[in-house]
Amino acid sequence: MVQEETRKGPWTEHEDLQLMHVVRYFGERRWDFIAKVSGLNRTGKSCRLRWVNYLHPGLKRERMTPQEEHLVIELHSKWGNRWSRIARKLPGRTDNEIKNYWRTHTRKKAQERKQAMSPPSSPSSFSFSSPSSNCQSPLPNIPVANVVDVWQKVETGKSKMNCDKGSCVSLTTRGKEIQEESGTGYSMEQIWKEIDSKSDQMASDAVDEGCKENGCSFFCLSMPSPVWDYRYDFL
DNA sequence: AAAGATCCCAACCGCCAGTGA
DNA sequence: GTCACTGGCGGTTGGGATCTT
Repeated sequence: MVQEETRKGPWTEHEDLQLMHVVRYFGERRWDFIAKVSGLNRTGKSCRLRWVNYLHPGLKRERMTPQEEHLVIELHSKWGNRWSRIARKLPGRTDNEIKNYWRTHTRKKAQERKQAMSPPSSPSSFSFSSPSSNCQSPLPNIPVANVVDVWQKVETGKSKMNCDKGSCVSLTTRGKEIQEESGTGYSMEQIWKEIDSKSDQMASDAVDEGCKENGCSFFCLSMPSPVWDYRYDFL
């Protein structure tokens, strides 16, 4: 099979819509699979990054508040460059965003320190610009044949989906981290219990919503509930 | 108004850990 | 045990936007 060269660089609006549509059906997992199904000719990594840093509906678009800035500084002094860890404490902010913020922040600080050697300078101030684009409702414009083809491979075990409990790894490791971070003793048993109840509910919601909107039984019947979504809920 | 400097952010890269075969 | 694959993370960079001179 002749493979087109993988696309790189800035995402187009069309690509965004396509990715949003696919992620909506398949959940935020198996990025390699999502990349194939979507027909975007991007890597799974690239898709994940785009989703996590830009398309995720929970993202905040406005500039950082002074409270958030303060929290970043505080957590960084505690944890260092553990950006993803810091980001989890700031709902709606991504590790990339915080990383970028910190770079600017430290650079400014360094400059100020430099200036402080000579004439006195004013306290640090920050400026931000926020991207103007926003999430829009996805269009079902992915070639069905594409999806069916990949999905058949999945079903026949060539590329098995890992949606069962045992393989929701990030969820379990996240649980451990929560324990570490908060010291609340949130046991894995508790976490799984909540996941179970939550995922049951989400499964029925997803089926209802998906079928209503698209009149499609293929996705609705084939897909397990996106339990990993819950990960964001208990952050 | 234009040119240069600086800022900011999206996206890529390389590495590593977890998982399944 | 080990090997290949996948996803997550932190570091880095290219380039557009904004500011300054």
